[in-house]
Amino acid sequence: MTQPKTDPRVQRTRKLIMDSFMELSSKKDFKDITVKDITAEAMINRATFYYHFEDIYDLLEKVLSEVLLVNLNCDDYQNDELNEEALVSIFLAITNFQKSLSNRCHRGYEDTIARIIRDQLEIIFYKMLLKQHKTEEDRALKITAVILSWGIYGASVEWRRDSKKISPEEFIKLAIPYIIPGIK
Amino acid sequence: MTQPKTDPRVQRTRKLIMDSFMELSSKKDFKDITVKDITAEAMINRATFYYHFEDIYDLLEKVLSEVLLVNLNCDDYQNDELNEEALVSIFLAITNFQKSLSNRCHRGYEDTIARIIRDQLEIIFYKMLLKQHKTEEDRALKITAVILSWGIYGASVEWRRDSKKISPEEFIKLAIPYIIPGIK
DNA sequence: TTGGAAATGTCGTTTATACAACACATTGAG
DNA sequence: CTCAATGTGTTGTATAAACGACATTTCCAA
Repeated sequence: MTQPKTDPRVQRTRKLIMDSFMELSSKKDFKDITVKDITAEAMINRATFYYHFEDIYDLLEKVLSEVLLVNLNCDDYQNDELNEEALVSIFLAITNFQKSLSNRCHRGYEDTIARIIRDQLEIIFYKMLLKQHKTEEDRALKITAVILSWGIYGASVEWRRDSKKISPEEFIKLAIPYIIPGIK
Repeated sequence: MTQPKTDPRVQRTRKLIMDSFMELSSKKDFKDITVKDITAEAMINRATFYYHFEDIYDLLEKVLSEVLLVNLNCDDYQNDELNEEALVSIFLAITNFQKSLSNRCHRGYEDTIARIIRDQLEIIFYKMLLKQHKTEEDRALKITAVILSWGIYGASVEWRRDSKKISPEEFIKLAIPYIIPGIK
């Protein structure tokens, strides 16, 4: 802990910007949203936007990361080990997240969104692996986290392709025995 | 116009405070709402509250005035003369306003609310009278505005006492011919 | 009744934000 | 093409808001 405690004005302004962005995203396409739109909705100065975010893509990235993280933290399996239950929870969080996104019209930024999701997954997997394998070589754990993040994300893409046929739980459970050793 | 253009930060902060207050009012009784609650909800410092409002009663007053004014401005009869249609609109605005308040649990402040409503009505009636009777004596118009504001407010109280029996439109229309001279 | 926790107001100092003005890129119409 | 309009990003200087400390008041349980 011992965080520097960010200024409440900063927290408030960031929240105003992010909320305004999500509000606008539900109304129009991402490509039609300007910085001016956002700052008008948030009732802040345009210059203030650039004080907090590099540009509108930086904002997109941070908003998506935060939304996804909230989804992931809803179930508190971050303290758990990397078992079947944890993987199922994560997979559900991803599919739910993408479902909520598709309602928000982010067409044309699937690749950006995918990268964000994979980055977040990688962080989470690495943390979990670190808890279970404290003594192992760090590099190996990082590579494993990369593989898992890409693999699980790919599974979510595959699941969406024929989402009518099977629930996400069943879908991911089919593969888990082959992914994680020692699970019956 | 030529207003000094209030600082956007002031507008934003005032809005945050008022919105937070209304949000809290819908959840708990007015007497249980503290300044700290409001500032926490609004994500502002407690000292900032006192920069904008004298105390929580001042806030209540301003919030109610604003909500009522919004109701009154929805129909743009403020340009009209003081005729039957205008009076009906105003009466409906009051009854709607009180209906929305009753959902918000302001028990124990009916007298404060009543005063605020009468004050706002007085302002509006005076403006309308001034438009129609530019040449008349100002003092007479002011007194008339006072009488109308108390009278119309009293009518809304009376209407609420047996609101099942008659619509507010019909209710107020019964008395209008006796109030405004020259209306058939 | 009392003591202490919580709420109310106030004040000086520090900091985030507003504003205005700028240069630059993009776009669309005549 | 040019010109106007619109969006992006960056600077300075002025000011609203945060902080934290303080004195006071309210209130409620021991």
